Amino acid sequence: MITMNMELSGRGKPIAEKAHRTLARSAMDAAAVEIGLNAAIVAVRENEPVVLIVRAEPDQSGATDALPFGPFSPRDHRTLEGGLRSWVRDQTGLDLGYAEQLYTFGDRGRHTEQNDVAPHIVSIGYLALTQASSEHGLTGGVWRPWYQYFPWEDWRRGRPEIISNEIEPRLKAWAERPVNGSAAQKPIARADRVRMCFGLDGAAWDEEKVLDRYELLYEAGLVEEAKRDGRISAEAWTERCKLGAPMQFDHRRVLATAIGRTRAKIKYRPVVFELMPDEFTLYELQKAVEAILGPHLHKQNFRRLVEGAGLVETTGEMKTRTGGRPAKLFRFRREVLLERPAPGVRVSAPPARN
Amino acid sequence: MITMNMELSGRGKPIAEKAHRTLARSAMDAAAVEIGLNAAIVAVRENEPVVLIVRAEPDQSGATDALPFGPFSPRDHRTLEGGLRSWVRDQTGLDLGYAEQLYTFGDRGRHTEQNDVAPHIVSIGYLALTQASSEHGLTGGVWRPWYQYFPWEDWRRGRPEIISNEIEPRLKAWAERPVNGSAAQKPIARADRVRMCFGLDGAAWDEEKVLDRYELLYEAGLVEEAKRDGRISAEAWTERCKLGAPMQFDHRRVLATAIGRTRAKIKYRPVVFELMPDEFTLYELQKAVEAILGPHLHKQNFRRLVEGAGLVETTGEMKTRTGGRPAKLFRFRREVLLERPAPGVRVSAPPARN
DNA sequence: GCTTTGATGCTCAAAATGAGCATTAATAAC
DNA sequence: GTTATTAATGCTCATTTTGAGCATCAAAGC
Repeated sequence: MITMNMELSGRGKPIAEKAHRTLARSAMDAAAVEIGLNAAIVAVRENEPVVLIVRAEPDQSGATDALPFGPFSPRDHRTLEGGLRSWVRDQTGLDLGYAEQLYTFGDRGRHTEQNDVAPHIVSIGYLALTQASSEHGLTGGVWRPWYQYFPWEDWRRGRPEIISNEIEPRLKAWAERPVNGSAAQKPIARADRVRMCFGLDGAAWDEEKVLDRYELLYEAGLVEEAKRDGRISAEAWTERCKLGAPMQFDHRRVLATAIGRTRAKIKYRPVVFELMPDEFTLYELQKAVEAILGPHLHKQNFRRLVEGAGLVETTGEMKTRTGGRPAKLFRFRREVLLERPAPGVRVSAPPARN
Repeated sequence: MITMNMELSGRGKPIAEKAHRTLARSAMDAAAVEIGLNAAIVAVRENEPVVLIVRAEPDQSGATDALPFGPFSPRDHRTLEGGLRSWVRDQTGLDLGYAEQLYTFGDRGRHTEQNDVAPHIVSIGYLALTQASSEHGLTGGVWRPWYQYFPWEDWRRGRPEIISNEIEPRLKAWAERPVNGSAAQKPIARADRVRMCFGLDGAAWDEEKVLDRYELLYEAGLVEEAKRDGRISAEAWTERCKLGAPMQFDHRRVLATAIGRTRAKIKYRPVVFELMPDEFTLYELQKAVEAILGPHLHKQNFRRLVEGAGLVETTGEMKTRTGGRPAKLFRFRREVLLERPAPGVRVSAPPARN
């Protein structure tokens, strides 16, 4: 039997039918590809964005943290998301509510295994948002602050020092270093990428570029996964600092994607409410948004925006132990989904603290 | 050897390590999964958004149109996108420029094959944007207007009649029909979904919901792929109209995703320019945007927006055969990418024609 | 030369934003 | 109990950013 690869690698201008038949052929020929599903399950606990982590045996680099994950088996599950939910339930006892697909990663060599015998793993990342209170049946996994893996993303107390102290000098050094291969082959110069990603030299910080930043650090050999994957030699590594906690496989990459997507989506869809308890004060809502996005918002304007958009309605109750005047309690107005096409918590630019 | 499925389907609270080992095990156990890559390659020709189609043998329903596609073979390609580019080159002779991943579809039964012998195919959809002029080496495939597959998405000449004439009555009938199974099990009532998706009864039309609309029609059994996949009986089908041209496999779903993503992205990233020739007039640019988004924009405001955002610069040349006064020629200002984080062609609400 | 068809320049009112000021109502400190 | 402190809320105001038009300008066609 001709293997798929041999048949298709010929340059002889194969036409669609050929791919057609190949795709439809029996499973015996299947290339060594497995599909891994992983979920970044996000919640907010005490104003801290957290992600559900399962512990596994240390990999070669010693990392033990992983996202809930498992292979996709089409025999057991009709859909990818169904398989994911089942895996998550098994590993953590959690029943997922809101979930969306993030991205499918397939790069060779970014899944720890690099030999030819191991199957190639294509990993499909998902983002799930849940209330932290739903710890009812949490049987496996622990909540970890997501900024533990991405300290440079935590702007809640101003610009993280790790950027100026560690990241900026190392990345600039990397950008200066001559690229092996052609001189100016890169579509965008390294220095420009560094500048735009991390908002250096006057460029603006874009809180959504979480993945771009992680990938840049990986490429520059500044995160442990790069060493593990053999992107950088061991001796070159030892002199480096530790930039955030590493994770197994490509899970930190999935988490980076999840954070970026959450930050983007929170602005144009009412997804914050997936993270909030049923009743909350407007300031609690604001704090949750800030925990995710970073910068501090103008309290009065945030209130005007949220109430004005019809995203919430008061419950009639008050919360009294606020530290000051009692606050009205609100709940999410689900009807809003049937009114506007896409309401979200659009936020203004980061002003000074309020 | 225990098969992956058996090992994992037990409810005995498996922990992460188990999945771990399973994922890392040799390829022999691999579930019958193949990865199909497909690309919606989009261009704009004479103010008409077009997509590159390859013809294949008719499937059971007689559909011959497909997107360029092929299996992903990790042995030949280090990355998914690399595999895709290679496939596209083979099938069409085209070298892809801008490309982004759209979504990974894995539903059983939406890929024509439904028997148990056939491998399960997980298809990863990509969106590519290109200039139509790059037909240099087009060796396979033809450009087809994308609205041919989605006539209800074409609002350039006002609200498409097909919505009132065909879609609205049929979907409303479907929404009325009792759902087999529990009465009100759906998270959102069918009637509400219909209303929000197609902007009926006063709801606003959201041009980005292309996939939602297609999926709704599929679910309601109103597109041919639903019949082919056995979602609806043949006799129930014969009385129906033809809503857009069908495609093979799940390619129309991929294309729907592509259109939705293009429409969304054009608003916050300067991706229109991937579709434009190097030099163009502002009105040509506007026409391209309108061809994609549908509604007509206010010409003066569009100009103010695009120029004000620094997205373009004049070339100094003029285009004279415009039908009226000669128009300045512009080109995309690439530097803008190094200035703002995310400039796009934000457009206003659909006003009356200009 | 006159008309038609767009391309451009500018103006204006309405709506959305960004920042503050002022008041109110609990809790904490005397 | 009084008073200071801490938030929650209600409103105001100056800017910007939109949404819509009016007016002019410059080729091509009669």
